[in-house]
Amino acid sequence: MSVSSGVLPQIGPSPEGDHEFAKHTALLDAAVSYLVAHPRASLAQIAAAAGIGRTTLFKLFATRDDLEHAVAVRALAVCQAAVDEADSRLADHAPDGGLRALVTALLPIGPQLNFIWRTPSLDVDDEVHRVYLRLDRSLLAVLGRARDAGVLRDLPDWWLGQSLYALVYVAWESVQSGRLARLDAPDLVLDTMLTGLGAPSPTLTTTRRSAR
Amino acid sequence: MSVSSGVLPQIGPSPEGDHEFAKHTALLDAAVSYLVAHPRASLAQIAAAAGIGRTTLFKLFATRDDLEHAVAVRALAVCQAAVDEADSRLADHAPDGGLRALVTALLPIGPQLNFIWRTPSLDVDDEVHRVYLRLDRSLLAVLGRARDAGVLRDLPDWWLGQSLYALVYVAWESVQSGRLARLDAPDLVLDTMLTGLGAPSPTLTTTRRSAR
DNA sequence: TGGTGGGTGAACACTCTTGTTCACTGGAGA
DNA sequence: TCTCCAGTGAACAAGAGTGTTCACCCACCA
Repeated sequence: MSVSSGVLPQIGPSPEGDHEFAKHTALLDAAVSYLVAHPRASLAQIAAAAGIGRTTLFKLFATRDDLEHAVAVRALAVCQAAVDEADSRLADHAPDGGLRALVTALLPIGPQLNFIWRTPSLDVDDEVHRVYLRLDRSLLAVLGRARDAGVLRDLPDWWLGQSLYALVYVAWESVQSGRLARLDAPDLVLDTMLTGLGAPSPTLTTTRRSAR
Repeated sequence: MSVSSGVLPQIGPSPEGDHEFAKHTALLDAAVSYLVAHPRASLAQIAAAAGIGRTTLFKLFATRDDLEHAVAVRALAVCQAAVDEADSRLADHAPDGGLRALVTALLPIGPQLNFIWRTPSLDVDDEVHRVYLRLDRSLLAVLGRARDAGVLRDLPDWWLGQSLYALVYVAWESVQSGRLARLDAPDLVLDTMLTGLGAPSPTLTTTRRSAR
């Protein structure tokens, strides 16, 4: 049994190569695919899904936590690459501050987000936490630039980031469940993010109870 | 060791009483609190956290899956109660279509959503799925009414619902992490949902590439 | 006083997973 | 042909968690 990692964004075998696990990208991508579909999978099942022997898996990653750690670091690298890609294209044509490129780049990384959010061992993994913070900074830099460019409102960085993550994730889920066409997703997320879901009726925009 | 379930919304011991587990609400609420904080907890730890013996826990729930099932059903009942509560208050003063009441009611159920999303056994639990669908219908009914009242844009039900879930959840997380004041959360979510994060600048609202 | 029943810890058997060891294979290269 | 070595299955040990049984306790009540 072999898992098709075709759903995953292919960013090549980690061109940065700054990490010890850089060489096992195919294995890690297969693992993240399988683990998203089967969160309770044993190492034997993961090995089988990745098309290698269980012994080999143990030779590469001594413990299950090691494997999950490596999968998470790889997953975050995929996310980082998506953000960097959007970031680099930002200088060229920035009518929307690069937001569309960012959203489009982030949409295929649903599996990675799913794995990272659902895997308990990562909650207490310091390095994963550090790598996530780095990703977050990159993302917030792009969003901050969009905000400075007048595309986004003057709201806290972290809220812009969290909202983006959340909308991108549910959009990916909607695509997975077949309710949303993949090509419609970027527009929907961008639209929701920028103009919200409220009707543009002049009657009222928001009913603020406390001015605060 | 005993877990404080004070963070959880208290809706009383399930007034409907339509379920076999209705009597164990205190236990289930303690369990959901502890499981959110310790996703890999053993049944012995859960029993200790709930302040009962392991044997007693097994007498109430024959297997771990049974317990997780009951916790999920109870968690969904809490969500349902929150939605119903918002729904009932909707007729009274509906300038915002009851949206504020809905958001305010949903914000404290972060732990429940967290548990339901992160617990693998629920992925294949048919009854939990059914109960979730019922909750979803209630939520979409409220949202649909808000949309019909001209408060929300003419977008698919499911997208309105998913966006709401997502924003409510990240807002809860932000409150948990200390970045967002609990009392500010409803405003922020409502504001983000209704008017979005885009700047109200007249230059551009959205850069739609394809009309579609 | 004695019975009842829910709750309890202790102890047990069992299963599954993890992690290790080892001898074997089969291809790449000298 | 020989060597090397990554990959492999088989087998094993160890441990954790699960689920069961049972005798005990104690509050409650007749």
